[in-house]
Formats: sequence, C-alpha cells, structure tokens
Amino acid sequence: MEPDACSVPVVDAERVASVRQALPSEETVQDLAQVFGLLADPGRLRMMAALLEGGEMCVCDLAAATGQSMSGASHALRLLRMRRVVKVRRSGRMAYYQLADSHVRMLFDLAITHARHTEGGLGDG
Amino acid sequence: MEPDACSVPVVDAERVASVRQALPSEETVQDLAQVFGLLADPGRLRMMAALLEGGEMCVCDLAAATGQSMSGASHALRLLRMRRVVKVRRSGRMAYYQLADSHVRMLFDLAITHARHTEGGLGDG
DNA sequence: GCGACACTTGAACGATCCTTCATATGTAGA
DNA sequence: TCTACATATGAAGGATCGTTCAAGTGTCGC
Repeated sequence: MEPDACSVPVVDAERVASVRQALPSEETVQDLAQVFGLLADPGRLRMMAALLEGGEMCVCDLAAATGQSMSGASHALRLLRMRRVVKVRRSGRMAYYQLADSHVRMLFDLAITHARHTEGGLGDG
Repeated sequence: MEPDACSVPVVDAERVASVRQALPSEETVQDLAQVFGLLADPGRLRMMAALLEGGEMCVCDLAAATGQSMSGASHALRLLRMRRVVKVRRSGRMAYYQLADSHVRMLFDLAITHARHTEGGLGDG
C-alpha cells in the first residue's frame, strides 16, 4: 500500500485535499471491492441470476442450471455465503440456497443498464 | 467452459430447465462480469469515488488523491476508459477525466447499503 | 454397520491481474 | 531545435483467482 503522502506532482492541491478526505474509509473501500469481486465471475453471476429466477435451489440443481461441476458450485457458494450474499437452509443431506437480500437484483439491473448504454463497440474515446 | 449438458445429478429437472433458459445470454454475463471486475479493485474504486466527489480531475491530481503512482493511475484509467466508465477531455498536455454516466453512483450506493447490511462479522451462516 | 448420496473442503496447476520500471508520445516554452 | 512536463504504454515479476481432482463430513436406506 502507498504512503499517505505521495510523490506525484499536483495541479490543484486544495481540491486534492478535499477529495482525499471525502473518500470512503479504507475499510469501506476494501469491503466494496470484495462485494464487486464476487460479482466479477461469470459462474457466480449465473448462480445469482439463477437464484433470482428460481427463488431457492439445491446445490446440484444450481450446478446443473449454471453449467458448473458440483465442486465448482460448492466453492462458489461458499464465497457467496461468507459474504452474506446468499443464505443456506439445510434439510437432511440437501442444502437449499437463496439470495440473502434484494440488493443483488438492483445491482444486476443497474449494471445491465450500464452495459446497454455502452454497447455497440468498445475502445478508446 | 462446460458442455451444455452437464453430468451433475439433478433433483428438479423441470425447474433446472426453466431457470436455465431464463438466464442472461453468455454475452451479457461476460459483459456484466467485466463491469463488476472493474469495480473490484480498491485503486479503481477510490478513483471512481474521487470522480464522484471531484467532478473532473486531471491524472496527476487523481493519482495524488487516491494514493497511486502516475503509471498506476494511467493504467487504471485506461481500463475504465475502454469500458466507457469514464470519459476524457484533453487540453494541451493535460487529460481531464470524469465519470461517463450516473450508474456508477447508484452502483456505489447500492453496494454500500449491502455492505452496511452485512457488517458486524462475516463467516458461515 | 454398510454403502450410496449430497455436499464440503484442501491442494495443485494454470490463467489472470496488479504493480513497477523503463520507455514512448505529444505539448509548452525558450 | 532542445528541455521539461503530463500522460500513455509495454513488459516483467509476483500475487491472486478459478478450476479440478481427491478425499472428507454427515445423512438416508438397507
């Protein structure tokens, strides 16, 4: 990690200082980055989309619906579980997963809107 | 990537089929994963937060405000530029960056809300 | 108890990502 | 032209991530 003062030439020192103190705390930044990191994998993304559709599903159906191995699905669900994105209900030897809150749906919709806005070719502006 | 039919035992085949066909297209999933991937890095996250606060800033001020090297900031901005998350205005030898649309703010707020909801200890449920 | 089953976990390999250093591009001023 | 400057880019090194295989836990039915 970088020291608090950096050796980069500055144009508007006043603005830099005010922006700097308005930034979220280091802890918040790390938290946000981890949440977004969970959403950055196609497999986990499909899983969340499946839960958005299916409501509550067991691991093997989730694996089948998203085209993953059982082991892969289980690893993915572990990460989502630890970050409280999904919650699990156990019944016998089955484990049924569902989304833990409604933010995921909104995150999805927003990101899709952004993707739609930027579709039709990427590259330098 | 997995074949379309997978060798995982299925409990509710009907539901699996209906969820499977309701999933977003492969292209959409990849797009979404890439957008979220951009947000998954603390440096880029701080950069977007700075632009949210500062409106429009040059690269060196952005680097100073977020505690990155010039080179690091430039690499980060390149990725954000290519995904149309930020846009650049050039004036002489300066480059001024700003957010390209308002979705980033909403994505931030939503993710922060989720983080608040899950704060106070992580782990298996 | 025993085996089959649903799921979980650990370790290893390969791919990807971020950081850094060095260099390149293009602009301003003398 | 030459130097200083703001930014951009390429390549290399190390860290991190996802996938896979193998083995582990706990449950059901015989």
